[in-house]
Order: sequence, then C-alpha cells, then structure tokens
Amino acid sequence: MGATKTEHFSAKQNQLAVILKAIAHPARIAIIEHLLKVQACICVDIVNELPLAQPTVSQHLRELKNAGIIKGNIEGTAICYCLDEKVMAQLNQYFSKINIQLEKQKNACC
Amino acid sequence: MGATKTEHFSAKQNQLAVILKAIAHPARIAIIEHLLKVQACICVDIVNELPLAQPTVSQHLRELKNAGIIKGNIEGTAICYCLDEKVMAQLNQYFSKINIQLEKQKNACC
DNA sequence: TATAAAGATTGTAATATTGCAATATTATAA
DNA sequence: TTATAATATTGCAATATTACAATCTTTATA
Repeated sequence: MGATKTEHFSAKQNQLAVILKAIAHPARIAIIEHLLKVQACICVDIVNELPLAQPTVSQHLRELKNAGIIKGNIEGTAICYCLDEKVMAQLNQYFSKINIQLEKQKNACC
Repeated sequence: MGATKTEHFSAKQNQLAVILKAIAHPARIAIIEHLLKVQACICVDIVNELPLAQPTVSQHLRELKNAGIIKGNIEGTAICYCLDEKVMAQLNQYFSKINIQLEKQKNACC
C-alpha cells in the first residue's frame, strides 16, 4: 500500500487529479504566475525569480510540462516556456460548473 | 531537504497550493463530486461509494476539511458534510482571471 | 446501563515528492 | 574545435502521502 489507487476512479477524475497535483505547489504556482506576467520566458529568468536551485526549478518545469500545463519552444540555448490555454480553460470550466451547481443548491444542509 | 520551502513564497501562493493539493487526489475529487450530487451526505454513504476502506475515507475527509473545502455538521451518530461555497468561489475566480489574461495575450510566443 | 452504529484516531508499511550537488547535454560564440 | 551559457538528468537524503487493520469515541437505542 501507499500508492494512490487510481485504477478504481474514472479517467476524468484521475486526469484532473494529475493536473491539479502539478499546480499544487507554491513554486509551481509562482512559475505559472510569472509566465502569465511576462508572457514568454526563458528558464534562467525563472531560476532568478525563485528561491530554488536550478535543478529544482528544472524539475518543477518538467512536472508542469508532463501535466500539459506549460509548453516549451527551444530558442537557441534558451527555452521559451508558456502556459497551455486549453488546460487552463478546462480547469476554468470545471470550477465554473461546480460554482453554478452550488449557487443553485444554496445551503441545502450545512 | 525534502520538505517544501513554503517560507520563500507568498501567503497567497501557499494558501492556494494547500487548497489545490487537498483537491488533487482522485478519491477526494470523487468525494467532492459526490457531495455536489447528493447535496448533503453522511460519511458512510461516501464509504459505500468509494473503493476505499473507512479509515482511508475518513482521512481524506479530514484533509478536505483542514483545507476548508468541506464543512461538517454533527447529526446524531452521523455527520453531514458539504462543500464550502467560499473556497470553491475563490478557486473559480483564480482560474477565471488566468483565462481572461490568456485570452488577452493570445499566443504571445509559443 | 449494555449494545450497536457511525466516525475518528493511531500506528505502520509502502510509495511519492522535494530539493540539491554533481554531472551531462546542447547550442552558440570565439 | 574549444570554451561558454542554458537547461536537463542522475542519484540521493529528507520528508510527505496513501492506505488500512486495529482500536477508540460518541451518540442512540434497547
């Protein structure tokens, strides 16, 4: 035991968990917010921006990339990372739907 | 090493990370979706709904509660859990803002 | 009061995450 | 071609998470 029992949950639930897990770290939230601010970005900028060592930042970037949250274009020795609009739109929709539901229900019990 | 360096990030970033981390597990997403569906709910319902043992479900519920995502009212021997509207609204706003930003920028680089 | 029912806690094993030093890779510049 | 600059990978120690059996707590009912 110890590992998440993904096989018992739906593909959608697992996929959402992967995306949210990738975002759910202060360093990765900081990376996302920085990418949003500067629009395009090379990795060394992010290393200078964050209080973490270069390999650690690189690792966080990889996790964001694996989850499909950011895309990277090679530009010489640098890499231009930016946010993936589709994934962010998907998250927006998910939480938007939940809120619409909750509005309808308005304190059904608690 | 090993622990997240929360002290180097902003309070907002850390708070968001805590909330997202609490949601970022398929079992907890399933719990949230179930609470949304049935509106009010006692724990044993959730145990029957999920492919996990009672202590595991209880632990997941506690994590959601600690993060402020669900609220619980004692009702006899049962407990009525439901979603906290404020936190869900906060998440909705966060991702909504990101999407508005991304719409404006429209492929600045990648 | 004894019993049962619903949940919470505790303890623990298995696994995952975080962070970084050292090192490797890759592309440009000299 | 050799250096340099930017980023990735590897390996590892510290810490966190996941899951559950066993046990405890609390409330309701017989």
